[in-house]
Amino acid sequence: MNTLSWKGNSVHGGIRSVPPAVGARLKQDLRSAFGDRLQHFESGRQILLEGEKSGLVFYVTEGWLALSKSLQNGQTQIIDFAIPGDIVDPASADGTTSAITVEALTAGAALVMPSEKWERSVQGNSDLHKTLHKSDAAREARRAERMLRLGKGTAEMRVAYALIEFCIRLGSGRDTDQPTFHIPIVQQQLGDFVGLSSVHVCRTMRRMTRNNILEITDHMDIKILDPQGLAEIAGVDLESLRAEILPKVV
Amino acid sequence: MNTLSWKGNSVHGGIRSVPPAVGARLKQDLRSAFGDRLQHFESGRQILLEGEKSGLVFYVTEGWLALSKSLQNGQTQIIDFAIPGDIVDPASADGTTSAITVEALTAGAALVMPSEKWERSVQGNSDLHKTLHKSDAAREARRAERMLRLGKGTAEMRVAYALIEFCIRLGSGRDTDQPTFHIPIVQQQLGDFVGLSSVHVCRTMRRMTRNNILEITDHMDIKILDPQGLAEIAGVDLESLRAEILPKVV
DNA sequence: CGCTGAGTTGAAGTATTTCAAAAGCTGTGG
DNA sequence: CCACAGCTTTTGAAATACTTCAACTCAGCG
Repeated sequence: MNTLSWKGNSVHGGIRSVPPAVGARLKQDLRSAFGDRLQHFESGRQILLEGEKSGLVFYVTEGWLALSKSLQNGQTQIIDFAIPGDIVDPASADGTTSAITVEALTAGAALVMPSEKWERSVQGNSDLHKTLHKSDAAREARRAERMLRLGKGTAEMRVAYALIEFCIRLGSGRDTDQPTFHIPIVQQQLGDFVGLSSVHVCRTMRRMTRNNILEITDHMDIKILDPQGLAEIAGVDLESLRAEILPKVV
Repeated sequence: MNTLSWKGNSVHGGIRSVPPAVGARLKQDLRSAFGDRLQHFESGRQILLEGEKSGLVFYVTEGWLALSKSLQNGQTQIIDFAIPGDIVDPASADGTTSAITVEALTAGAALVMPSEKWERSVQGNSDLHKTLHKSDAAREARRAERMLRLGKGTAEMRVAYALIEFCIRLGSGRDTDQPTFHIPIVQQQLGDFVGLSSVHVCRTMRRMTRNNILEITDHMDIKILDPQGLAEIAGVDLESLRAEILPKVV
């Protein structure tokens, strides 16, 4: 069995994820556009399989989803994570077949809607349309940043970038200079995200903790001790990256 | 200088690319939506730089574009290619800063439009909106396939997949069982696309030609001698992949 | 004819994987 | 409360895939 789930990640103590990456008014727009077909899911639940017919669109209100694809040999690549505020439209070019597997990493919930109805809503609501466009752009931008590092970056750079991306998307550390957040995944899954074996993820992160760049406790409770150092390893400028991958709150 | 261009690729003899990946009626829709601000470009021209402000959207009518990103050390990753019929919206989450560098690989032309006007057109035209949605889904799907292989695939698999993707997008070989097409890039650029050094791209492709899977002549005139074999190396099913990454012609 | 850029090949170096084993945590049942 | 099972993390050692460096060939072009 090649599931992405991990047992102890339902409600995790310590650091909690800060809410949506999208603005509050938008959130209202989206909620009303979606109606209120709220689907709850428990941790580890496979919501959709690569290649499966579906025709549904999801608006995540709570919890984390992993969007992944696998090779025949079972190797899995996590294409992206969806967190509260994100829209997941798994359709491929034919409009109904899912291009990806969607799995819940934590318990949570999502508003669900047939993609046709969703498209009509977007078409009919100019604000919603603009919002969606920005959130699409943000998603593309962060995936492009990751592709760059997947193709040309070292292990250190990939892990550092991934952590910074999490930090920015979760909205952590705008107040403090040592951001702190939790990600509900194990090293194996982080490896599936950045294209490394879990062993190498471990070594890479240990090196960073030994160099006082990170502090990792419990299970992936992360404190970035040296954001500037981490950004250098990742090869990013924190402020520009934030503008690039974080949809502006309207 | 770290340009993507290659000298001899303006108008290439031999095999020619078959036109758009998108339907004919759609093409009309798009052309009229865009108006007729047609911009020509010569091979090698940098059309847009990563991080630059722009706020423009492009509809490619002729020629190839490379969309890329670079690390500080100069290493470049090609995120995608744009071919006739493709829409390029380089904006990142802030709406105006370009997330990518856009460079012309051949001479060609594109219809250009301010993104705001473009958004309004889409908003006001339901057919166009649907079309765009499918073409977005196709783009996402093919990038996800590539990310999977970038993260978890071998060199052989990455190269094989890239070639199959080109073949499908160019619409080659629907009639014959040994598809034939030309790609206007050198091995270095193919390496920047699949995350390998040019040397390793060379070795990998030579192995494939020696095994009678491919035949490569001139400069990247490619004939797939054994599509089934190539598909196995790439780890794809040709028909499903076509449905996944090729927007259906309406 | 000599130059330039692309492709090819070999040899050495390196980053990362794989294999294997042990240590740490968490929850469970006796 | 302890022992045990199951999973994650950690570490070492060997194997491997890919890169880098360097040299050479080849084709097109002034």
